[in-house]
Amino acid sequence: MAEIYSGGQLQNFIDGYDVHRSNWMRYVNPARSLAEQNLVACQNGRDVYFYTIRPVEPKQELLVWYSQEFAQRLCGQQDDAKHKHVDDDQPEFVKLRQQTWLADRTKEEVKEERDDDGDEKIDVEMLERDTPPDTPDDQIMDFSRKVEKEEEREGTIPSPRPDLGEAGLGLNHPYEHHHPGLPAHHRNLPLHLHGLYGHREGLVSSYPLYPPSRPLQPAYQFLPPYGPHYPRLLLPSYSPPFPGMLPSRGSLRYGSYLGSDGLPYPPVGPPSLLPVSLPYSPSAPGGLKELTPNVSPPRGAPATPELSPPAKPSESPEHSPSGCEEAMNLSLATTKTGTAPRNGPGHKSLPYPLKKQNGKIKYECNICSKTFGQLSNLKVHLRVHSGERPFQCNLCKKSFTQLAHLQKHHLVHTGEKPHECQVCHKRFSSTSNLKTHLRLHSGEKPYQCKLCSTKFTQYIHLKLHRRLHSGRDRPYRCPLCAQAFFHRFSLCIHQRSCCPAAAPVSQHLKETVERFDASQEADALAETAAAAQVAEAAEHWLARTLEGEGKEDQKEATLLLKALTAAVNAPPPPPHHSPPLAYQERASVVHLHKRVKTEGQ
DNA sequence: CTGGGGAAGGGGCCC
DNA sequence: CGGGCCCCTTCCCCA
Repeated sequence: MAEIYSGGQLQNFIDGYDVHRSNWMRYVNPARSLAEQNLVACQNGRDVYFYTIRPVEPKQELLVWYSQEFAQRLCGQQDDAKHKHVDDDQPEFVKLRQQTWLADRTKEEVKEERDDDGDEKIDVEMLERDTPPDTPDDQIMDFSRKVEKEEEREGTIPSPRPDLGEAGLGLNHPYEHHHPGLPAHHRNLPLHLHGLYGHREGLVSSYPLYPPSRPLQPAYQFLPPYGPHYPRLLLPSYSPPFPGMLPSRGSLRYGSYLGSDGLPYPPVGPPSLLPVSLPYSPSAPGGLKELTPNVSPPRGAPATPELSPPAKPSESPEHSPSGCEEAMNLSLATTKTGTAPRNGPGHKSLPYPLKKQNGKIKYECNICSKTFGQLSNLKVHLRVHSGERPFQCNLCKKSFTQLAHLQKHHLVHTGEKPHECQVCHKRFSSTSNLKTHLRLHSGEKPYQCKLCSTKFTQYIHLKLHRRLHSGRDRPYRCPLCAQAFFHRFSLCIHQRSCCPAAAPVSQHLKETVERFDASQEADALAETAAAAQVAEAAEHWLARTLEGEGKEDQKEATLLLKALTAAVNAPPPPPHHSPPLAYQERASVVHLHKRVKTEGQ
């Protein structure tokens, strides 16, 4: 059970006891070591989320531990008083205690701490969960002891940031307590958390979004340092790095990704804490504002600024001289420690690997390997991976990756439609939509169904139409490639000539057979038609459909006829999982009805 | 259910 | 580097 506190008051709790009213998250056990951990728990608004930090294989148990932010706030609770001047600014404050830690402490201690909670704090407390039978409570208890023993063996409590030591962790910086380095009070951490954060990789692995074999060096490199002007009130209390992958409430539609406060993800502070006005930059007369970057953190990057703070002047000399540099090249900082793999699989020394294609330098995205001719294009592209959306609409708080998108979006609010159709004088907000509209006047229908030749003005309409040709009504399925056909002889042709599972085939020929299968000529044939009749029907169909087509199509037609000839001498293969005859007839009737309707139009 | 039209968002290229 | 523009895609609604 997770209890969620706000202002020292229990707001609500998430109870996973009842299997009928809880979801899969109730079965997730705590990780006993960093090595086996594959989930991180975090809080978004007043909900608790898990996200993966490494690929989870089938049958692999989901094992969770808490995000560093949680733990940091957790261990920082005893310093809450000292940090009060900072915490007062926080719209939300999260602390999390775990049962394994509580086991070593008295309930009175816990109660005192809870009483010490300041206003506007939310506690998430894991209590007495209904641990599945395969993970008895005593095993959880062993967890902390085990880590303790491991650390005793190591002799020291490892520092997560040996390069930092405890320098720069004073209290005079407004963001100090957000530093990812373990604060001075880190020794108050539960021992198993020492294990977690003592692991050098732990600094990254609390938030890595890619397997270690593919180190991320993404958008943080572009992030400017946080400055005193940083709009703290816009900081999310926590932003999971996969905005689009947030568990939804109810449906998976866009609207369900709204935060608990009803605002689009990423969550921002309570509306009352937002600046009354978010003035758009003067350069954007439309009233557009660019957020200070990293309001939504890059994927794989710390989710909140407190986890990727600026380096401070007081930091040790070997550290980056500026916060900018630290933010800009985390991979370098990692390498410096000497504990991270320097040249692990997928490691690339350059932030932007350069490639030469046709004599031109290309910048390659180290996440998806897409290349770009201009570095700036790559930088914009990287927002796709990082989730960074620096341009926020001040009216609806929706944010965008590009200013142009925000500008276009702003027309939604103003109602402005700058693009006019010269034919009917209807107006549109975007050129794209006008262009689509113009097809109505020109009669252009660029999207054609390959099976029935129906044309559409919009791609989505073709896509929807294709469902009509889906295999659900096709009783004859190829056992090798699972392609389905309306007609038995079409399956014969397919198996003899163009089954991709049997041999590499021409895509065009494959489609030609599909089209023939869906043709009125094929429909007119009896399923038991002789091969010669099938060949004749195909010839008729080819003559009709390929009229005026190029040589390539004629070539394919010849191939199809050859395939038909080959099918003449081959015993027709039995349909895979052939349905009962009644079903076949019904499907055929339905199919024919549809086709007659379509082709009659 | 299907086709059709519009609204809006997102990615990328070019200047 | 930023802005403009284009293309593509998806969603929504209606007939």
